[in-house]
Amino acid sequence: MHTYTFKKSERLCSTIHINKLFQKGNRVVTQFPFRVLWLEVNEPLWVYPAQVLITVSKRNFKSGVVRNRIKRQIREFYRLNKHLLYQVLQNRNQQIILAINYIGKSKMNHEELKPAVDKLFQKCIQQLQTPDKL
RNA sequence: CGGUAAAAACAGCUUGUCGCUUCCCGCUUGCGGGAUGAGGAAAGUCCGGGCAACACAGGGUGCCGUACUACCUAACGGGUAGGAAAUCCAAUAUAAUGUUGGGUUUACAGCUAGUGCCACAGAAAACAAACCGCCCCAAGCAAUUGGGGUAAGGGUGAAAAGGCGGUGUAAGAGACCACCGUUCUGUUAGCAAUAACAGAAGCAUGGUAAACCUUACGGGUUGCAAGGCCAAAUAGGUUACGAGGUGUAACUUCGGUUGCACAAAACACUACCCGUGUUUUCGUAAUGGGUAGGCUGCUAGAUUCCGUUUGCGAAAACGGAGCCAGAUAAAUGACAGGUAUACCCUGCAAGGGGUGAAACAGAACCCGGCUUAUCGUUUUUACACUUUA
RNA sequence: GGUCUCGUAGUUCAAUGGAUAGAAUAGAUGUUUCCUAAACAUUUGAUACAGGUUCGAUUCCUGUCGAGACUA
Repeated sequence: MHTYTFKKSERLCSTIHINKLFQKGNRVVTQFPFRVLWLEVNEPLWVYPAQVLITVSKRNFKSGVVRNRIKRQIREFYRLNKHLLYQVLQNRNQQIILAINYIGKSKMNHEELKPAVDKLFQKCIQQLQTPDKL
């Protein structure tokens, strides 16, 4: 049975890690309307093997209410699907930090987003299993 | 019945599954159980206050803000009531201005304290002046020319020196008169703004203070990223105590000692001047800044709801009941179903079927206002119109 | 979160409250050239939005909207 919790230790809050992610992170997975940037880190003491950051651009959505709603939707999808990612990471003994960026230009329903999310996680897991060529 | 305007209230409810924030309880210490969780504007940050730190001898000048009156309030540039003005509608009267009733709006102190500005046009844009005119006198056959009076009419302009009618006159003119307007004085009413009445002044008192300014009143500065605490390492820092700078003269054991005179700079009150206070350099002792992180400030309050009383009202007093967010890369959600309203289709109607929250929008120290955004629903008041009796 | 500043042609800047809102550059058209560039001539194009004060507003006042700066 998978756990569907989403605690604070699963969220990316450290300023140092965020700066590192956006300066050095070069592993990108794109599946419309999402774009995922991730970076491998060496933090073996973490309880969970990943920390996540969700962003929605202010340029595309001026209203703060709409931005918050999209972020909550994404967080819900991540919460329900993260066990797929955790299995792979725990098998390989890796820790990563990742940023999920919403690059769509308009609001979307739950049903419209669902196939995109499924594909996104498949792509992510594929890229995780292929070794870093750089 | 519908329409317009203003004001007020609401702006979903509910079931299940999985999550998030804070608090409480339990233990197997990261899980289980329970409670709790966003608005009328949380927004803009436009005003005002609480709270906090620093500063709190004083005087003058300056700066900023406000501006009919009374009241409400912790306070306000907010609100309530009243007055005045402007404008619209209706009725009514007139030569014209008006009067009465109702609606809406008003940054409504003072250009009669002083200074400035009023383009173009126009004779003249403010201690007056005269282009076309009007009238008188003189010259001339006449056209016209010269001198004087005048400001009614024309013309210019956004604005032309009270309005209209009469008397008067060579023509005219508040030169004089009636009515209206304006200003001043007095009486009465009113807490007051002001109003009514009476009298006086012929009125050179054009407009502009959202031009400088004057008058009256108010304003210490900075904002919770304020401020306080914790903690490993190390120096410029901070605090306390002690000595003290420059010039000159005398004495001298040439190390200094004594007398006299004088500061300068920086900082604070403070934007400037006066004034006041502190510091400057050295030694000793104590303490330990900032950065990154955590804790605190942090939510019980000019509090919410109900009732009674007082007041035209804003509001106040009293009594009862209640506790109601506290995040920090920032919780308050997602999915599935039901449903009042609303919307769409159909129907003469009753009804039937479908969609099924969809407006503006998300607390960040806390309150009182203002402003702006807003799908709709309900209530009240006012106005005009239509229909029926 | 808090404190401030600024909005004028496509762009960079002007304009004391006075009317056709100016200059450079960019764009368009023409002349010149075998063609282009340069040069010359002509022309298009703007006061962020909404109210108010004033005879008259880019300018003064108020409110919105947008952009930017500072602050740990």
